Amino acid sequence: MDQVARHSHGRGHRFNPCTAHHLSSPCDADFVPRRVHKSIRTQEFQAASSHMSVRTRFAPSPTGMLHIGGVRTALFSWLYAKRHAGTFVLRIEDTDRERSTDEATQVILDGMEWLGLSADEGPFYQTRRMDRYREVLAKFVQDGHAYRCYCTKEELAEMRSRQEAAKQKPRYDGTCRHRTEPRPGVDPVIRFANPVDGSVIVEDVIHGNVEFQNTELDDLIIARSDGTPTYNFCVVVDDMDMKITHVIRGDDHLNNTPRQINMLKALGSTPPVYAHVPMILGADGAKLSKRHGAVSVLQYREEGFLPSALLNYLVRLGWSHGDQEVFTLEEMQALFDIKDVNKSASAFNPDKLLWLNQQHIMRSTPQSLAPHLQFQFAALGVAVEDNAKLAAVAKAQQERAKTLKEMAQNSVFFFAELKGYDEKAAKKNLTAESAPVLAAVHERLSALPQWNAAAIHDAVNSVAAALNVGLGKVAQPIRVAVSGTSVSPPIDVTLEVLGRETTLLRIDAARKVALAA
RNA sequence: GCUCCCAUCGUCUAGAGGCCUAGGACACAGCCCUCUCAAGGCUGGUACGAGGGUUCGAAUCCCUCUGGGAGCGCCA
Repeated sequence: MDQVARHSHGRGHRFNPCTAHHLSSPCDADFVPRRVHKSIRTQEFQAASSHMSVRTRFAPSPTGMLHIGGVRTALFSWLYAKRHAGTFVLRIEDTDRERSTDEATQVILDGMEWLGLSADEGPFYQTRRMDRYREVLAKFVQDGHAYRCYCTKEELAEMRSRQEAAKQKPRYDGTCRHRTEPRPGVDPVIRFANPVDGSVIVEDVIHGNVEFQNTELDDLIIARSDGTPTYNFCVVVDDMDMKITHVIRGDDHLNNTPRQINMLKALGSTPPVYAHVPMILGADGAKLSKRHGAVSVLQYREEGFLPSALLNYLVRLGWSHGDQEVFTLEEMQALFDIKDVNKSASAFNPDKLLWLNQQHIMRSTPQSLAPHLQFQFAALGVAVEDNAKLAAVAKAQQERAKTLKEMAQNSVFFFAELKGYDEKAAKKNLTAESAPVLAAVHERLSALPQWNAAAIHDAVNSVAAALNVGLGKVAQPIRVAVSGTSVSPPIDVTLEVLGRETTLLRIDAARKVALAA
């Protein structure tokens, strides 16, 4: 903590240093790995984290679209911070200026907002912290933890192919480690002088202790020849400066961790607790690609998913709580624990996401569904302002739609003129014999003193009884008449929401069509 | 190639040596309910990757193999 603090005063690029939370978190015991038998150092890192408040971070790079893989690690970090009354930090890792785009950054910001994963601090941008990185870089070189390397890209490439030919792991051989003179005409990079012997143990909450031999690690480049710092270095400086206590990220980073720990140690900082979560695979078990779910998270909003449903789906990937499948955000916050997360990768299952979305839609209040539905109608080119009617439609449809988009598509008839009838439905239900039924229904409904589902229900039933036909012979023609299709919510509810005027108009129009059939 | 990680139904998971002739969920099939579509209820099939150990006893512990993944970049 002292060392961390040392790097944190008096400079302009500081973060609101988490104002001395010295409260010890009672829940830190949760970070004891489940497979304790593997961990001999449990006591140590427990102690290391027990006297600081939890600070987690989500650190995406805006080089591609934020997709569900990223969202899940963000969710885990957010959930963990919430559970421990900690702080969730958002940091945009945009040091790769070539590939970073404003568009991707915007998707991250909008996506996080849509999902409700709000950051307690940030967003911070690495590109605005360059002075700080240069400062640490200079100190590193000065202290002998890093050195300038004058090897050219060509030489490096050659070294690499030599090593590959010899079936060795490609790595930098340390040529410039002891170079004392600059090499004219070459802009040097800066490399971290990794320890040459011993090993590093990554104490991972999910994986247990993972040991890496330092001989496997080479001297990585921490600053490019143009002086800009690279990812692994920035992460280290940022996590230290931002006092991150728990790093939760994809397990594709597990191999980077030992180097980061070495740098942290060189900086005199205590490494955070690590949790490397398994990755999400595509539905076919292959790497997640655009074909599966690797689309912008905002795509899910377009397709009519509720944020809570997407989050629910994601939290259940690699984590469970008994037999429970449906979780509210509050339940997730109360129950989720990073130490319970599985070690193995899981495949993305669109069907289950759909099912969960329906479950969440069913359990939502119609009022809360209204704005989402409005959004979907807008996408369909149907402008709807009537909030009460929107809620009424949502209520009528909420258990028969897997997505809000689907709900809107199936509900256009409530708000817009019919654009004709579904051919099959009309052929079957708008027939010569249904014309008199429709006429009778029209008559009954016009005479109804009260326009509500119960009264409509009785009226429809009485027509069926009077004509001595099954309810289906009455309800289906009405359904086609008012919705244009053979599918809708229960007919009484449908008519109530539609309103008497529209209902009668459409029934009469359909009766004429039936007559002509 | 080297290093590291992972391994229960098609998929997500439960399972920390006996409670497991392996439980739940999605999907699928059938039935029930029913004015359509749903929702809901009931029923059904399918899994411990292989081989060795340890043990009275292993899905659970150990080893090997196999399979999958990640990293090895002046990308993040």
